[in-house]
Amino acid sequence: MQVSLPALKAFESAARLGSFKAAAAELSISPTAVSHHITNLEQRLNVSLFRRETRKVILTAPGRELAVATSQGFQTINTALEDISRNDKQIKVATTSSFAALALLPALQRYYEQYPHSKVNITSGEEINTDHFSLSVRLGALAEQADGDVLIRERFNLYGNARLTTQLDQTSPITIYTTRWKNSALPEVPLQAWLNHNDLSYRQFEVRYFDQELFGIQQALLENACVFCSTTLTRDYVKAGLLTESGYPPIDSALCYYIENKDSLITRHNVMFIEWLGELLKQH
Amino acid sequence: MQVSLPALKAFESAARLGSFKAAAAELSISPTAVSHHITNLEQRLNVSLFRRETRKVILTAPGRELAVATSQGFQTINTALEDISRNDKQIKVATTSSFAALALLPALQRYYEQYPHSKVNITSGEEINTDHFSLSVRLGALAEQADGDVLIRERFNLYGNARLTTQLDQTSPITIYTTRWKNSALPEVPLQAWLNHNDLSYRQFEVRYFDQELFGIQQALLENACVFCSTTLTRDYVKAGLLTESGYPPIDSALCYYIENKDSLITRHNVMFIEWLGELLKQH
DNA sequence: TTTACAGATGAGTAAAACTCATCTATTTTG
DNA sequence: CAAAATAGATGAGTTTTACTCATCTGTAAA
Repeated sequence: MQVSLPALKAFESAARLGSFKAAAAELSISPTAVSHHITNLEQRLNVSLFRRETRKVILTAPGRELAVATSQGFQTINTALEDISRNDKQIKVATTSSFAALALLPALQRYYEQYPHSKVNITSGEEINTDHFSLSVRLGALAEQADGDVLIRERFNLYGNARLTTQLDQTSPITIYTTRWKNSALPEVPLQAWLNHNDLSYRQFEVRYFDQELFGIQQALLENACVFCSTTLTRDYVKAGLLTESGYPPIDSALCYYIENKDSLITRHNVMFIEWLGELLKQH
Repeated sequence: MQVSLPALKAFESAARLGSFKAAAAELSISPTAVSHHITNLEQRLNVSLFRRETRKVILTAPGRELAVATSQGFQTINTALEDISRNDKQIKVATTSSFAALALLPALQRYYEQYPHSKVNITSGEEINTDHFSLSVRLGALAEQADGDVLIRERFNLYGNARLTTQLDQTSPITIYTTRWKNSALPEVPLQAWLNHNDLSYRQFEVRYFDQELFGIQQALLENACVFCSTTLTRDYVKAGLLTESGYPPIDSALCYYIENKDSLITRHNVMFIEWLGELLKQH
């Protein structure tokens, strides 16, 4: 069926509006072009699609049939195009509560300063994202991720307020908050390794667990207690003087933040955002 | 959303076939053209639609979304185009049993001689036709039809075999078959007027009724009786010597054959057929 | 290693889509 | 009732788009 699609579009518009002139206006072309298109269609299909009356055109029976189909067909396509376009205009990020609250949201102000016309929509929560257009920033096993997807390898250290962290060698037990993931497939927080590395012992501490890093960090702030957690998440608090990093060096973990579905989402805005995020996390 | 429709078509094909090369073959264009189209689409939409891997392309998430929509949309349009095309290739005529059996079907052989590549499909019956593409040849009130739709005004006369029609003035009653329409809105067969006009009286005849002219004509043939009916329907039988027209002149009726939905069905084949039908019926 | 293959890229060409000027047949208006 | 206005048709000429060809790249199979 060799009919030209622009001709079908012209027909669809003319059929819907009941006028070649109106269709021409809608399509930003001349009424002559519409007339040519429809004549062309009629010749190729070998049917008259409109009955011409003075100052108006009326669909014939085959015309009506085709009008219904083109109208529906182009509508379907157009809806998808608009959906893609709409989703492209705003950046959607799905991530964990901890990363959102402690890394992403506090930095977002700077992103808007750099790209004032962007709209970023951040969703946190563990539920798997079904939206085709969301970037998923997730915490996972470093070994399982493709190199290109990894944003940053996670390092851990002990944090507290100034007074507490200088008293680590005290005899009285100190409370340490840390994280035990709900998802057991995830590599553990390297508290044991960190203690071993620094010749420390569990016995000096009372270790308490949350299933999200955010909670431990907040609890430590509230109680002036310690928290063993990611350097990424504490950076802003350390800068603000609310937390102090222990005198011991941080330890590498088997964890990383990565972008789950990177290559399915290459829009210009997403690429920009991913780049910015990479830069943000590298600033150590 | 200013994307080119040929580009969308190329995308649809490539998405469905999973290959630019295959899409190119399907569309009878070069693979280069497909590549250009898709690059163009991706730039305008600002999303990557395919992930390129060696020797194959894989849809991204937005690509999949668009593919579903384009596939469905073009399918809808294409189905309608094919339907129109298919219906255009054959001429469909819906008419009464009488007209089909006595006028149309016997003459069809000559139509095929004139237009050997035509396919004519004739449906008879009283049920109203729902097919958008059928020509309806119907018997109706002359006064109610637009001039352009009328094929022929119906005239009536008495028919029988040679012996019977010469004996009309006999004293013994003669049987006359004629028609009383099921549809009471239709003007009556002008038997009374014909009798009056020729100074004849009902008393000379035994009048019997069928609801279709065809039945009366066939009964007259079988019984060597008379039938008062349309000149259009008897023409072939008269020519063949099976029926003889009475010595009295035919009478005009308020009936006509007309084409019900003429201007909704202007395909080239239909136009040809309508013209031929007009000529056929004019030959008196 | 060579060959083959799918697609990318850029420049030039062929083919549409489109516009303009002109014309027709109404319909509206002064 | 004539003049103007309107929607569309038509044909010639122009612009834009779609397309091809030649060339190139990266990868997989021979």
